[in-house]
Amino acid sequence: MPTLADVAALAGVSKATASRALGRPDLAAPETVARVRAAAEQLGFVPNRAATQLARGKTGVVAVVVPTLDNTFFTPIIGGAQARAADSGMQLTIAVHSLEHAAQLAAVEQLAHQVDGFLLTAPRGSDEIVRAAASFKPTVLIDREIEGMTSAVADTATAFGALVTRFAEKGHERILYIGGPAGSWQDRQRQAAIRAAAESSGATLTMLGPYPSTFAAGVETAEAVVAARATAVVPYATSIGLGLMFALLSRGIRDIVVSSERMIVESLGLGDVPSIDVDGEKLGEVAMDQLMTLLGERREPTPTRRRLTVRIS
Amino acid sequence: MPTLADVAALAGVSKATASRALGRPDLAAPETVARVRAAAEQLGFVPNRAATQLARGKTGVVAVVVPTLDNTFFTPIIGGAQARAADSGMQLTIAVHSLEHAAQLAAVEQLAHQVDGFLLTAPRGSDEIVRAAASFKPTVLIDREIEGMTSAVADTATAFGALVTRFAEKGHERILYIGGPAGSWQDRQRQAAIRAAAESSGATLTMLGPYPSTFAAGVETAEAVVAARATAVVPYATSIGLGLMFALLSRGIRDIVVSSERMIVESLGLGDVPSIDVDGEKLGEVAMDQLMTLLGERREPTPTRRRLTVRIS
DNA sequence: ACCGGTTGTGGAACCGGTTCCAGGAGCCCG
DNA sequence: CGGGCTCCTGGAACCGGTTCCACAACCGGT
Repeated sequence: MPTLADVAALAGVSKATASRALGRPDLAAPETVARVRAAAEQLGFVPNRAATQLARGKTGVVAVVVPTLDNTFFTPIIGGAQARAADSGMQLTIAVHSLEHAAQLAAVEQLAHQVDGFLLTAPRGSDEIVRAAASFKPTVLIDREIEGMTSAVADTATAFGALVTRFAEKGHERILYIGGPAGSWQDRQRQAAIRAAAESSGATLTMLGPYPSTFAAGVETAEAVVAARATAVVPYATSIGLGLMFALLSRGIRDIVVSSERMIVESLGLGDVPSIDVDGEKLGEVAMDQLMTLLGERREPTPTRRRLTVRIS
Repeated sequence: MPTLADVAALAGVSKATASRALGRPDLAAPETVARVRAAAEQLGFVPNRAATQLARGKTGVVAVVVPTLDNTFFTPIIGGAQARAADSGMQLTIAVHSLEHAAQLAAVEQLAHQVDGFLLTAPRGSDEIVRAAASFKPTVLIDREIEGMTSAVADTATAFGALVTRFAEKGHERILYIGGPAGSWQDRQRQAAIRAAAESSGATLTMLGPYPSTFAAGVETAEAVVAARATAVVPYATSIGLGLMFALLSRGIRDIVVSSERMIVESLGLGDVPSIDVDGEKLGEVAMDQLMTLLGERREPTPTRRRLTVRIS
């Protein structure tokens, strides 16, 4: 493995100059920069990460904290964040923690020593816990908003409200919402938006829940959905919706419409079923961009909130 | 942030001794170890990762390479690997690369400089590409076997064969297999096992495919499945099976049995539908254990192959 | 011809651990 | 009682970059 010293020797300059030529080309003579770059190229020089980190006092790593990897809501976020991180020469590590209980804070604190910042998804735990988790390092909160914290959210609440309105416009009079996990921040937002939409469109609204975001939970809800005599259902999560659709079909019930995500509706050829389209990758990218900004700033930065609009169709 | 020097000072020993007391307690006097540990505890000392890495010439990071994060087959593997990595104080980074084309090798090579080893999933690309990707650092191949490489696989081929046998025993005479992505190693194994099972049980076998492992692809297959007049279907992936089951139910078809994974079958209450149960987390754990062994060994280690049996029910 | 200012460079310290090596203390043995 | 061991320990070198600081060369302006 060639080192910076090797490059410097080949280029006929000092280590200091070589370092500057590669890292801050504006501080070196153009001709020198060219020579050093050529030398680095020729030797196949790749800077030693650990050395750079040690000298700079930064780790070059950011951690994304997710409650689980089984939920397809989070994985695209990770993918987007990963892509952006790679673009900036950063590494992304994954930590699986629900942050529901204070005990799990310890794990995050432990990790805090090894990273420059956090992308935090915390769908459930209390604001206090999330604040505590964010207190160690610069942190961007994903898919949740807390006063005073930088965050990136997909504005599903508005989209869910629109779904209800759409259903009402199509003549549905009894609409049912299947709530997500207990304590979910997004669930609270959606409930509020859905209530408002139902009220202003005059539809009768039934609320079910809480349910975990799983296929099995969706299957479970079928009975209650039928009992409620609703004609349109808005489920909290795709997995719940799928389970429900499945259970309904198994019973031969075909006159209850369940909203879903666009991809599902499309592949099933259910052209006119209302659907939402959350761009999880974009969410991850945006959050990573925000984190980069935080990491680049000198003093206490002002928290920024990004809201991605969610298309419905 | 307290450093080792602080700990050493508080304990009244030298940096060297402090380092040994914490890292190789057998090399220091028990009484000294206790004192240093107490000092470290008191100061809340956490070793600087970059410094350790630099001194030792290791990164303490392993990368898990997966083709996508959208497939629920891979995410539990990542989870399992992550857990084991954390136990050993290692970090896990995720790289998303299909390794199908030689160009993507460059990305892996780039990453190779920043990690100690790889966990490689490469469901598709050629053996040559995979070998090349593994040539940079110690590597454990996951869910695929290649001559001369250390690997951990879930023995789904045998399980798929057993599914076919099971179907045949139940009286199904026309069984259909929906093949996975073109070039998939696992698909080849499964096809072979399924063919053998069908032959020995006298069932007629129809092979479809290739198809990508998506819900949409499953929906697509419905027509062909019906046309084949099969009564039992074994789909390559859970997502394909779900899509198919959905499409069949939508058409009111209920007399075609589709095997699936246990969790699906259970939550749908389809008690007697044959199912498999792949423990992805275990797979990730086993692979990480193998990698740790590789990393610990001096000379060229002998490749080991682990095969996890897959339960069917 | 002389001076203040910019520009580019090299030497050396530094980041925070790990490890080699030499040496002192204490032990058993003949 | 002295030689040879083992057991611990501290000093110092080292990993491979980054950056502070001093200094030399060169610029245009008086």
